Amino acid sequence: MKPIPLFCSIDPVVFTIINGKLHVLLFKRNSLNNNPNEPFPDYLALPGGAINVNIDDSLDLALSRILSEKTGATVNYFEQLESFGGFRDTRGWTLSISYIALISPQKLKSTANWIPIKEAQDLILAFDHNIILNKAIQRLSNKVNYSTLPIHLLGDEFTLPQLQKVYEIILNETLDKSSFRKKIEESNLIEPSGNELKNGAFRPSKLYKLKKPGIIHNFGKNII
Amino acid sequence: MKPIPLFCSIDPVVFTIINGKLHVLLFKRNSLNNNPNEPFPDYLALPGGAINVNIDDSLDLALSRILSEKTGATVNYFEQLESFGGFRDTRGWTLSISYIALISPQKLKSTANWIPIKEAQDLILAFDHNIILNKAIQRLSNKVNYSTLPIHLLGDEFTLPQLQKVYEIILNETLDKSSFRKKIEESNLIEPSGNELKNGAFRPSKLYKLKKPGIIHNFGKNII
DNA sequence: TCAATAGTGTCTGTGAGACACTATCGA
DNA sequence: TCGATAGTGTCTCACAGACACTATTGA
Repeated sequence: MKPIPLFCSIDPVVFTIINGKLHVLLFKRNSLNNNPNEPFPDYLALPGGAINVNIDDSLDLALSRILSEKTGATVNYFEQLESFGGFRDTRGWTLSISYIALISPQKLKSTANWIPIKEAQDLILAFDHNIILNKAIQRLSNKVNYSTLPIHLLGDEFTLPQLQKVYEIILNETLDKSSFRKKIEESNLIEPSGNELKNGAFRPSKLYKLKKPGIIHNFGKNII
Repeated sequence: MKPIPLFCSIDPVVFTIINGKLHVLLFKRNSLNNNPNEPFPDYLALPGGAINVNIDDSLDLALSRILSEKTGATVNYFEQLESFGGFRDTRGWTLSISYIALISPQKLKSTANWIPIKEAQDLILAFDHNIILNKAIQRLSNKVNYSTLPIHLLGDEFTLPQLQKVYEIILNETLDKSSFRKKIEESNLIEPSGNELKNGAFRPSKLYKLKKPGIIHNFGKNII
């Protein structure tokens, strides 16, 4: 049997934190005006794109290109989530390779396309993007519980209280300051940047930075 | 830009335990005799196959079909590993969706295509299958450390000493009997089958079975 | 000085790991 | 009875979590 070629897209789920809440990047699809066959017109969808075999040497590079075209920025961290195949829309059998990606709020030019997680989960998204979104949220929550992943939701410099807050937002649980700092310390992934952040009429907090970009550490034990 | 269709294969890395050693399933590719353009003739390769959009409704179903065609058996457990894209062989830009799969030795009709891990890692496999194999081994080792995954390398009924042995083989570390049993107990995944296994002139060991098929439990903590 | 948050020290209960013990089989 | 492995009980040390304490700022 001769193999049949397939249409394949890359569909990233991009997370950030805005106003103390986890948000996901979603773009509105075209209206029916231009093309009467447009699938899921006006629906919100993940910021995906088709692989271009002429310029994309690998899946990771395809992801970087697509995200930079859609957002004008580079994400702090990404990893492959899962691939989905089947009759996912009206155009036949297609393949989607999904990613999760984290970006710091500072890199965002506009907050227009960012939707709070809770809202996004209640929307009906294009294609099977609800399934992908839910798997992405699940992966994120899981991984936050045993790794330093949330560092990549912050900027180049960050304080430990900020980092703890991000963990608390995603895990939906308050953490003990002392234990939390011990855990982060043992990861040996960050170092003081030498700067401080003054936030008000109280002791300023030390700013830290990653020793190496793009890496994460897995704790030997879950946080909660 | 019009999307370009791609050729896509499913490439499972199937593990089993034979004679106390982890093995992986590899098939020899065709010789040049039949087709002078055959890529990687006579090389060993993962037991992959092309997706057939006419009969495969999803990637998981495609995997099941391909594995059953190659082995005549159904695996005990599988999960998606990672997708790879690029100019992976002479035939142009192709996509591979890899899986890891576990099967119990009892299900094997022949041991012909099973290669010990250590040997397989030293071979030069077809395409980029060395990369896929190494990622699969890494995922397996990682996951064994914090989950009940190894249960699926055993048959329907198994003893705790057998299970501990499998952990020790993959982790390459001896484990304390008492602690190990506490861990498995707390997973609440298995129950006595009511039978016993007599192995010699000593106390027989109780046989256990999974309460539900195909499931795994994640411990909150790494074993080693 | 106070209020507020940052950051550190201390104490205690839990529980994992080390290891000793009992159980059960065939010979 | 003995030798071998299966399975259970116990004890202890480490360490995570609770929480109290000190540090530093602006007003």
